[in-house]
Amino acid sequence: MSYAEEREQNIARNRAILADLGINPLRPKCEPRENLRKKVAAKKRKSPLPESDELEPPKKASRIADDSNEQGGTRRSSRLAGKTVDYKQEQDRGVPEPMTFKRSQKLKVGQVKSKRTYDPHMYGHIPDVEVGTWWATREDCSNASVHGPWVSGIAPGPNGAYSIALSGGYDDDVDDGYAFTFTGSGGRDLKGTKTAPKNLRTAPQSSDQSFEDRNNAALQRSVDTQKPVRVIRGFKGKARSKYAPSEGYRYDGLYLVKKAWIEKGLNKGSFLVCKFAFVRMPEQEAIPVNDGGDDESDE
DNA sequence: TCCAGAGCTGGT
DNA sequence: ACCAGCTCTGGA
Repeated sequence: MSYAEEREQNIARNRAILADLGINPLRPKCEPRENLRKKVAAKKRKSPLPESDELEPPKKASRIADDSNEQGGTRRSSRLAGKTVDYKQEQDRGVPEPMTFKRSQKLKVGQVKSKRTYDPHMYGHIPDVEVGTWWATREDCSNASVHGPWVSGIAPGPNGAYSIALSGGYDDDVDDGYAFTFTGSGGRDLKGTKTAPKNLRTAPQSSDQSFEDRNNAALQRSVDTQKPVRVIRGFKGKARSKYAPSEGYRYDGLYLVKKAWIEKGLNKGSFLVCKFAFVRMPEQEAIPVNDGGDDESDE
């Protein structure tokens, strides 16, 4: 069977799984309401120029309150300007944990205080971070406490994963916005060979994934505990998902992991992968759609 | 476009 | 101390 055929098959199967879980009232609430895409200053990630203190977030992205004085109820994004939301009523946001630093306590020269206000090791929303908040890099997102790891897609916790990052790294994952499938971690050789050692952060699949992997195990626990998982979508997903932001990373709110299973992955060698089905929790902002308009119209 | 090498988090 | 991780940047 060709790669394309196999991919179609996997996607169809994943879609069926999502549809199976789709017997929920969430869908209408999470349907995209409008096409919000605006032209973005292209390719401006992490400019080396210290000048650009206002590194421009695309469209209606609401920036995290880097300057405190944000009062808890008022939407800041232009799209939602003026609206007020009773956050207390929205979701169990967990207990806000003021940062207590361990290793990240090591401050750089010239750095006055830690970059995080809250500990990312909590379930639910991070206080004061609105759904839809956008960051240029994973580092920024990490500093906002929404998803701690800079590289890893999964932030594991004792009662399930705290957060995950959707970066479109797997060809057969399906993203319907209100629900999606997600592939676990592991099964990659990041070191290269003895003779040709590498120092990679990602690499092609070269062995089976399993639930032994602590990240995958955490997501499996999420199925049992039904703890909310924070989800961020990254620009790399735009090749296959219209819900991915055109640039940077965006907080898309809380999801539940409804199912965990293992299947033959869509990779060279047909190594096994861990798969997870996510469904969005109700009462949240609609996820904006990326019409894929300008930049590199792949596909 | 590819490749190498790096910083950082978070767990063991 | 060591290692894994859906990153990022710079240079060929």
